[in-house]
Amino acid sequence: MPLSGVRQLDYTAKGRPLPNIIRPVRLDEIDRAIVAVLIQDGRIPNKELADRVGLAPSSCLARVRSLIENGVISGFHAEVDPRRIGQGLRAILRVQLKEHSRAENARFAEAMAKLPQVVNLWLVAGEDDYLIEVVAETTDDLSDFVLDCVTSDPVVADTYTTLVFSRRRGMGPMPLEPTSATR
Amino acid sequence: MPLSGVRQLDYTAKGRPLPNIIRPVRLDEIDRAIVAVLIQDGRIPNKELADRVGLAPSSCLARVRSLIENGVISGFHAEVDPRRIGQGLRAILRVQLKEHSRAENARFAEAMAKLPQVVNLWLVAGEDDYLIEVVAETTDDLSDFVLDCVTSDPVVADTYTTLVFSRRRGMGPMPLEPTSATR
DNA sequence: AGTGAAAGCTGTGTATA
DNA sequence: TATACACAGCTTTCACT
Repeated sequence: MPLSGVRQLDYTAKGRPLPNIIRPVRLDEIDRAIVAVLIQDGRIPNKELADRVGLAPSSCLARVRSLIENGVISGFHAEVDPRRIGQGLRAILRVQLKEHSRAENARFAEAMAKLPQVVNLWLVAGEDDYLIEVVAETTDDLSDFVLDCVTSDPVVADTYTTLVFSRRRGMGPMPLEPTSATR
Repeated sequence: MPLSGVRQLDYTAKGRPLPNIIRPVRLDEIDRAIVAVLIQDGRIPNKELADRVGLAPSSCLARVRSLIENGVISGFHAEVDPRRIGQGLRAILRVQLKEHSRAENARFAEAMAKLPQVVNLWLVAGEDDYLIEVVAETTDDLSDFVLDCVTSDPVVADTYTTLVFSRRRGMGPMPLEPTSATR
């Protein structure tokens, strides 16, 4: 039995049956408030979090743990400002592969995700196969990265580099209020 | 005087003078180890972090605080799995604006960053102006988001939506070893 | 800058409603 | 499930090196 308002669901808020791998959990108003706070400040002390959402510390802690166990919160991470560590350039690479087998995709994605310059990696629909967000110190370093780490991979057909002027975090993915259908 | 190995620098690791806004700080080996751990687990207890990097808890705490004060670590955030909150679709929008004044850019970026579906937002060079990473529950919701929240903005000239099949975090931005020139 | 010990506080588990 | 209470353990401070 769950320790909090988090509940496993078999159907989406819109009534569709779900693929059996990922099942959404039902979040009540307090769970959503907890998540919203932790997205912004992942290191807030449990006591203060409890005050903000109007719960006793022990109840709040039980909910946070439940959210983690249910996979709603998949982790906590420090955000590093790349400019402060001398990596003032950011870019998004579009990458097209020559071969689209599952094995080659997995190998390529794994190799990219291990590189210290790679911030995010998306496998996408459309004419490109991957989008890769990277940081670098200089344009020379960026060029070296693309040539040595990406283009040099035999599975890569083509790459296109887009320079990023600035980046912001959004609010999402923020849990939205469930639709009336589920209530 | 600094409490740790973190030092303000006036020049990059390659000897170039820096713009006066963002100055990299010098990180020693222990600082880099701390950052690497906190990128992966932002909620690790200070005692365990100290053990991992081979420092006493008090020294470790002083370094973490120094890294935060120097802006190397800009924040700690919970990562939410959108699939677990019923938002199983992810997409990247390319947005072109009609007008490129600083004021219109600021207004548009601010409005987008406040939306609960928006995960990341990049102002980029090239033919597109913005890339926006968003989550949604259904293709209808995604369509509604694009039409109601993006295209409806008078400054938006055109949008193009790319569906994301999967996404991974990379290791970066991980502080790299300084080049020999700075040692 | 780092260490170690002391003090205060937070996180955590149990009992209760 | 929420709360209250109690204990263990962590965070934090400070004097010293």
